[in-house]
Order: sequence, then structure tokens, then C-alpha cells
Amino acid sequence: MNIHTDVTTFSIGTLSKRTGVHLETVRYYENIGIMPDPPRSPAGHRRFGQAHLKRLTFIKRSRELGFTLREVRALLALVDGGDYTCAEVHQLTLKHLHEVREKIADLKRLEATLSDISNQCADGAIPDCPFIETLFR
Amino acid sequence: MNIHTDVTTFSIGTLSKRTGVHLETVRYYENIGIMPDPPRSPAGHRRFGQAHLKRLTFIKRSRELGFTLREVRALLALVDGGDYTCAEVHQLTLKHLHEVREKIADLKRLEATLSDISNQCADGAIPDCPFIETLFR
DNA sequence: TCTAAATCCCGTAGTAACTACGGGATCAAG
DNA sequence: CTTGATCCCGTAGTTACTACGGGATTTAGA
Repeated sequence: MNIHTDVTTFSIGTLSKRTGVHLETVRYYENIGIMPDPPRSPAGHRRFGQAHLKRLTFIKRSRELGFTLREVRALLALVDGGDYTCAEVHQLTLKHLHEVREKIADLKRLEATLSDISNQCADGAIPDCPFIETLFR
Repeated sequence: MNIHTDVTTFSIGTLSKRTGVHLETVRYYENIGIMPDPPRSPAGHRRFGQAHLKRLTFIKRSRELGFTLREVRALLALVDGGDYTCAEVHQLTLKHLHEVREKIADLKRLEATLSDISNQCADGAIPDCPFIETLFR
């Protein structure tokens, strides 16, 4: 503990541990402007506060829900504006939900095809694999 | 039609059209060594034959089935080796199928969470959106 | 046969969302 | 006061392409 250390702020490493977001990712978020430039200690080390923690948590949660950074930016813009309505957020969420559902549908088609072909494929040592044949069509 | 034109070979544009793989992608595949360097016309234009068409079709189909290029490489190595067995191919396919199923499961969890939160979110003009609140936790 | 449009060449940079690296400065604890 | 942990920064690597720019070549039509 030294005289310069502020008890109410914390380092990037601490922020990283508390949020579970990689240290490099925090810096990356700062670079691309989705996280604000934090104040620095006299020696140039970043010092974060509760607001940063909150914002980074928001970003992390959003990413976990599959929002792209572009979408997170839009969400944050609404929040930052302060006068967002539920309807606006709802809109963005429904759009995203739709994309997620499409992705699921795509993957299910894929799964069907794969397990289909895979079943035709005996476990034996047959040299001419029907799966491989299919891939050539 | 000029005297140098070989009827049995075709240009990159033609290969692209026949397979539905972008011209730049064909060149990219050549760069990364997944497609062989084709012979060239005197002026340096690529000339492809049936073997290239077949191989590129294989790659395209595999990609459509969600295999990564690394996996496609492995598949092609088996095929190129010539002495692959059905079991080996089956192995790779099952592994991939497993990944696809995990992705589906992930997305379904995501979908559940999203539609859940989205439902709490009224369509009205309520300023404090429960969805946004959730993202801060 | 000549010309103009279509096609081809190549290397480089951009995309998304990070992760990794390297080499030096600074901090915190004993 | 030393030493190991942490922090700094910029750059390059990852996946699988796509786009660009500026020049050479090919091909189809008049």
C-alpha cells in the first residue's frame, strides 16, 4: 500500500479478475472506444472505479448473450443517452433473438445431414466411404 | 477462341461459376495450399481441369457442413493418402457432429434467456428496462 | 482484323473479436 | 531494498474470407 494508492479505485488486473474479462480485452475495449479512457496514476497505470466495473459487466453479459460488439455499442448508446425506452431495447433484442433462432435452425439442418451421412458410414475398414463420396457431389 | 486455348481446361472464372466458390476464394485456397497450384497459360492465367473441380466441390461441401478448413485439410489428407478407411472418416465426422450439437445446445440456452428477458420487457415507454437492468448484473 | 468489354493477374489491407508477444517500467510485500 | 508480480505499449497473429487498385490479357463482336 503506498501513498499514491486510492482505496476506491483499482488496477486493470483487479478489474479483469472481478469481471472475468481478460486484461488484454479490457485494453482492447478501451482502444475501440467501447470502454472510456480511465484516469491514470502518476506513472501511467490505469485506475478504474465502480462505473467502469458496471459498464464492463454490462458488456460481458451482452457478449455472453451473443450480441456483437456493434450491437453492444447500440445498447450502450441507448443507456448512455439515458432516455431509452423499453421498446427500443425490446426491438434490438427481438432482432437478435431472431438471428439466434436462425442460427439454431441452420445448425439443426447441418446436424441432420451429418448424422445421416455418418450413419451410412460403417465403422469397418471399407475403403470407399460413402461420406467421402457424398462430399464429391 | 485462340490457338492456345485448351478445350479440356477452364479459367478461374469458369471454375468459380461452376462451383459457386468466389474467384478470390479459389486463389485464397491456392495460397494456403488446400488447392494445388494449377498449370498456367503462357501469359500466366490459371488453367483448371476436372480434378480441380472435384476437389473444390469437396471443399465447398465440407465447408457447408461446417467443417473448418483445418478439418477439411485432415479429410483431404485421408483422401489424398488414398488408403483411408471408413472408420477414420467416421471418427472425424462424429467429432464434428459433437461440436455442432454443443453449439446448438449453447444457442438454445441463449435463446431461452433472451426470450425470457425479452418477455419481461414491456413494449411500452417504461424508462427502466428490466433487460438493461439484467445486463448490469 | 481491330477494338472494347470482360476477365485475369498480384499483393495488400480490411473484417470480427480478440489473444499473444516482447521488452521495459513500476508496484507491493517482505 | 530487492524481487517477483503487475503494468505499460505497439504490433502481429488468429479464421476464412472479401475488397481494392492498377495493369495485362483474352474474347466476342463489328
